Amino acid sequence: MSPALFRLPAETVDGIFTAGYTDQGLAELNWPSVSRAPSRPAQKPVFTAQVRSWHRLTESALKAALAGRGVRQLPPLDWTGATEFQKAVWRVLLKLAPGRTRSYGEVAVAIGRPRAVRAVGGACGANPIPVLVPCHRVLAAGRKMGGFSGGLEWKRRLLAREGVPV
DNA sequence: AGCCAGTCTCGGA
DNA sequence: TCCGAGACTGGCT
Repeated sequence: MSPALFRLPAETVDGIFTAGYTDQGLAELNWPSVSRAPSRPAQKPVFTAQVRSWHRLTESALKAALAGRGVRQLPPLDWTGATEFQKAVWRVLLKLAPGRTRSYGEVAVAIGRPRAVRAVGGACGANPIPVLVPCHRVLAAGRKMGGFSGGLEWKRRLLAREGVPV
């Protein structure tokens, strides 16, 4: 059994993201759904003080990131279940300041697997915490866009707000 | 075995 | 210069 996931909405100028927490920290961040599903909290779950405090960090970090600013503080991230390779990729991305980009190849070099370029793309696509783990700052060679699991419009928008010419 | 959010090379518009 | 095809890649399911 996977641990319980507590979901909380995070309202932003770009819509309502949904953050999911385990007892280890922030485990996932979901894009605002286009079809604003109202859907019913049959009974409102009770959140621990710890989850509420993590969620405050998530909300302010998200607000900053969406504005193209640096994130001051993140809640602990729960990467349970991810492979070492994926975590290595995501760790590299966390150190990338806003407005700075890397190519998939550069990320591959940074984790010591210079030829694992395609696998880096795969790891980015598997990123459960978009925006805060800035996979949008990874471009294809030649400063081309490459792909984005959240949709290329999001990638363009996020990069534009960080002042990256696209 | 097959699928990629890649990259490189080479050939033709 | 700008593509498309093909070869090659490494991690994941």
